[in-house]
Amino acid sequence: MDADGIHGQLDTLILATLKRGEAHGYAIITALKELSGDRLDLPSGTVYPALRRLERAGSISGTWTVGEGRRRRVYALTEDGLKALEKGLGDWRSLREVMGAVLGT
Amino acid sequence: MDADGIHGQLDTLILATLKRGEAHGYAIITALKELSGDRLDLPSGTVYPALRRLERAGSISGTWTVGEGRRRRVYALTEDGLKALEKGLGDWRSLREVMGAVLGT
DNA sequence: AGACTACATGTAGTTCATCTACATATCAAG
DNA sequence: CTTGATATGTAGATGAACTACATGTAGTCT
Repeated sequence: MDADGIHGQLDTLILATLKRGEAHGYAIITALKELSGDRLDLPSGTVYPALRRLERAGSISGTWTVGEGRRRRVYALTEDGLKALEKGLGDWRSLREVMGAVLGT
Repeated sequence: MDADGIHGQLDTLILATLKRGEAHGYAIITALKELSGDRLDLPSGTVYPALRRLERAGSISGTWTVGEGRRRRVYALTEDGLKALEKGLGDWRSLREVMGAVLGT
């Protein structure tokens, strides 16, 4: 599944991943792939811009580190990010309820 | 909730509504509002283009009628539309599973 | 009779989250 | 030395959504 299939939920998924612990971009992509049982396969061209958006919005904060000689930008949830995650979970719950009501599932 | 909140699911919702019985555009908008417990409130500028797309794709067929002196375009599911609905339901199921796996809900 | 709302159909231009295609850099494996 | 994995991205294109507005007809209220 690509991000188009989860349109609008990517931010929530990223925030939920960071709730588990701080991570750098590439690790977030890998975590989402693994947590979803290899169903999500998001390109970096989708995820890195989303990380930038979330950082600009104040939901996450990033710091540069070096791991095995490679630059890494490690991200962590902020207080605002926790709130954004709660809102995202609420939005997802609403979507599920609306879809359930109309589709009868 | 607007269609942005259900991005990508609008077609499936329309097809599911037409599975209940043929309907004209305005009635589809009303049905979605009622079935969702007033949570969906879709503008005609979103729904009418979606109906055109589905008709062009062969998923629904439309005919002009006159009801109470007003023109109505009444839509019905086609065989292709039933298949598209099944696929949409499968996509929705996948999304739910992926979100559940990552969010733990 | 006129204003307003509901019932009907739309279209145009804008927005922006996604895509694909690439780019650069460094380490590990063969 | 080459290739793949691990890292970071950006640019331009796409298309499903939005808002704003248009036209037309019937019903309701003053």
